[in-house]
Amino acid sequence: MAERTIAKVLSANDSGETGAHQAGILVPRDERLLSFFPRLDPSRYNPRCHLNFLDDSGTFWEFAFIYYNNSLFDGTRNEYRLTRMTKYIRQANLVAGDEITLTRNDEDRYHISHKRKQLTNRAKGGALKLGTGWRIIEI
DNA sequence: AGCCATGCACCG
DNA sequence: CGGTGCATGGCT
Repeated sequence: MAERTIAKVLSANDSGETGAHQAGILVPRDERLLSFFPRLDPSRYNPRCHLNFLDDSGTFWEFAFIYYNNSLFDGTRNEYRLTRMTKYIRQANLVAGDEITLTRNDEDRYHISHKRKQLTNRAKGGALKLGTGWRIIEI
């Protein structure tokens, strides 16, 4: 299998600028994105797995990929999240608009890096329209 | 659907 | 006891 890369532009909540302490970014239920991550069993309640990401400086960061799926049981939640990223985001000094890039090797090794915000997506009124932020670099 | 927000458990 | 992450509610 070829190497795969996905990327997400961080929202204010993702970077922690909103004061949130949920420390997790949302992963849309898109097959291209979900297939990047390990498969989580939908028949389980809030299944998760932890992933070790290597950054450009050779440091390992353990993130958690969680499927909050209580809507399949007794609740209303149905979304995937990548959590436990606060330390990485801090050491990299990331803010909303910056982009993180996630890569997976043939050997299921994960790598993370980041780019500074690009100035191209400013909407009128000064508000920043970020959309979902996710994109797929390579399949 | 995606982002914002938060009470509480846990842990240093 | 303050910071962190979980789980989930709320708002747009």
